[in-house]
Amino acid sequence: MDDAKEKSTQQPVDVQVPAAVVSRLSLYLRELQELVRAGQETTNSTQLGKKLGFTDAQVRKDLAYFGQFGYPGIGYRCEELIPAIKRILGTDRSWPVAVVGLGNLGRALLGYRGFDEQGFRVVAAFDVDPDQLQQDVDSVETFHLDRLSEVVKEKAIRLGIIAVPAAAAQEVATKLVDAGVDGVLNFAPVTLALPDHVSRVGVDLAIELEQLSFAVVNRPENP
Amino acid sequence: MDDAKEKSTQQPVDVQVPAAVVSRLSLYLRELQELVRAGQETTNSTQLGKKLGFTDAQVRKDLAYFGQFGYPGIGYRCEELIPAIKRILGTDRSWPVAVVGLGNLGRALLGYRGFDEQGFRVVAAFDVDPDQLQQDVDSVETFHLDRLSEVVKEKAIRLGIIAVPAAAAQEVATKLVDAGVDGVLNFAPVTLALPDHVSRVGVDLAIELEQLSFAVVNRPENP
DNA sequence: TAGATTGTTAATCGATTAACAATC
DNA sequence: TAGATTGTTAATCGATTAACAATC
Repeated sequence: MDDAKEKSTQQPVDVQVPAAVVSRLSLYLRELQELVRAGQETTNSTQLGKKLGFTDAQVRKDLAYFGQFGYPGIGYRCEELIPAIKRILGTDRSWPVAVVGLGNLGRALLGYRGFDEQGFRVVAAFDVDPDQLQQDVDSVETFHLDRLSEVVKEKAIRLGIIAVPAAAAQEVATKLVDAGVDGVLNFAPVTLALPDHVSRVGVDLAIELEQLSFAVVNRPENP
Repeated sequence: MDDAKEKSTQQPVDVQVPAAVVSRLSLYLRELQELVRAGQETTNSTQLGKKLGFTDAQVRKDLAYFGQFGYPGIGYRCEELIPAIKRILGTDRSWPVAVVGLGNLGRALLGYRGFDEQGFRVVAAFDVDPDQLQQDVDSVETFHLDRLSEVVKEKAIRLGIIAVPAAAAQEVATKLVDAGVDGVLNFAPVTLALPDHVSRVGVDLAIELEQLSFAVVNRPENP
């Protein structure tokens, strides 16, 4: 407001940012990365909004929470906005991540290429079944759950992914938190009770399908 | 309003229900199912809200979109509310579902127990790689993508899950829609361009971790 | 009956959209 | 310069919360 030339505000934000804004930020990042792959150098709020189904005003407002990234008359330079959003999301670094649970889903996550591309490195996987711990999976080292705390500390892991059956999820979550993890991504279909200082994101695969089924059943015309 | 004794309003809703309400509905359902497993017969808006981090008023308001399910002075009877919510979500039936993509994630989805438990049956899986089509996977029949339309019709599939690489996702989505599918659950990290009448839910695993990383980095005290 | 808890209305809060001066 | 598009303020819209009469 004083120094209009100052671009981007770096690091954590003081005003409380709505979760909806943060999730759109990730979508903007994804689109920008695709635009770069398509060879586009600049974009603007109208184009970005159209691709994602948002208004241009919303795109500009969302970005304005974090600083000034655009150029009036031009739009946004992809190669500038991408690192800016990464910095905001905290993915301008590479986060070491632990996966707990070596069932089908856990194994799929160990092999998921998208994580590395976006700043996450699965560096350890845990299970309680010795049969699952015979060798590395997708070149990720595997450990017995008993060694969680030790390995989390050694590898400076701050994020944990829970891919165990529902019945085990709370116990695993508690162990992750006791081990010092700051955030958990939970794929088990249960609500975790955890201290407030731990960040949580939940993905319930069946719930995603339920949302789809509701949308299909409640479509304008067509019960 | 006239007939106060009339419980539940059955079938599709006339007023446009916010997406946030629908996703909370799924959470209520999940909690209710857990309460039943724990032997609890009734619950109330305060208990439900506390477990999920919502106010009691919100729980009541959400349910009130769809009818009257509770008993003043008592609360909600789990065994009554569960089927009521299922009817609203459209999961009072079993939906045949197709999974496209037999990579790690697709295979994990074929084996996912949670789907059946919530009213979804994966009845066909597709890929373009003949090596992946040698035999059934988790007792789900596999087909070449070329046979998508044929199989979708034959098995009356209305929901499709996209678990292919980003580069193939749009093409697969279009094929699903052409085959007559009404909704798609997309795990590929791309925004799909599809006709408006097709319902969409997107899950981007890297984005989920980004949301977590943002939360961790922007926690009150601790940059 | 007294106590508990609903469904619903009104009040508050927050998020989205529209509009436009600033500016590249 | 004229045209395009930003950042931001004000107006609108929608969702959440508080409060309470109705009622089990």
